[in-house]
Amino acid sequence: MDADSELFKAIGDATRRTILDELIDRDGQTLFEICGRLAMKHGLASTRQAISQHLAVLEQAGLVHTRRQGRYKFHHIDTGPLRSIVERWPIDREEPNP
Amino acid sequence: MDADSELFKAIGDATRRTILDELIDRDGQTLFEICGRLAMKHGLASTRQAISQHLAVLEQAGLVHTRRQGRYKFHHIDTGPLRSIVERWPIDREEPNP
DNA sequence: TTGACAGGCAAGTGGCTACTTGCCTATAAC
DNA sequence: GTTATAGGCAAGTAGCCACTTGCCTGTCAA
Repeated sequence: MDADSELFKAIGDATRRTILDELIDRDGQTLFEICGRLAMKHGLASTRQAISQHLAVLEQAGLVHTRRQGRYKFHHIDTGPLRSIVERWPIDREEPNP
Repeated sequence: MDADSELFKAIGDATRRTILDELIDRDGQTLFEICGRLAMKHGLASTRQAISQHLAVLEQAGLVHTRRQGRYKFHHIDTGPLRSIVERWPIDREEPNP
């Protein structure tokens, strides 16, 4: 599977997008932290395994990097891969007040 | 279905992404033109109906606008909706040669 | 009017994927 | 060592979605 497909598949799911939002808000969370915050702030009652699989997809796409430390695994967001989107289809600059 | 889901679903399919590429290359094509060019340049042997449905999804997401003229329907790309992606998850600027 | 051309509508099908369930490994506290 | 915590692996299931098939509508040229 090519990198493009991985990327677009990753951001194609609403739960994964919310996970990215969470990591933007607070980078370097563990799986359990993410589960808790998704449930609290977003009303998402997903199981731990579901979130874990989502994180694996995000990592596969390069949007999330992980760092192990003891029994904890911290997740860090990397928005770099998103650059390929705007490079592929350049965004028409709006001219607000010319 | 909210606008976000429409957008990400639209760009989540490889054929639809190729259609956007085609419209970047040559804007304002008809359905038959797009079918032909997808087959020629990209080796995609999709039926007309399949492409038509893809265009409907792209239009629903606001990525494509259509303009009728007689029995022709021209398709125009609009990359504006993509802006919401980089606004939602700001892209870390790489510092090439500081 | 008749035929060809451009496009639309709708039902059916197969494959992919998100989610669950159950069990397992590893680290740390007691 | 024992227990709790953080996370992983793998099989099964259900729902969604891309694609096909068949037929229909509207436009233009002869």
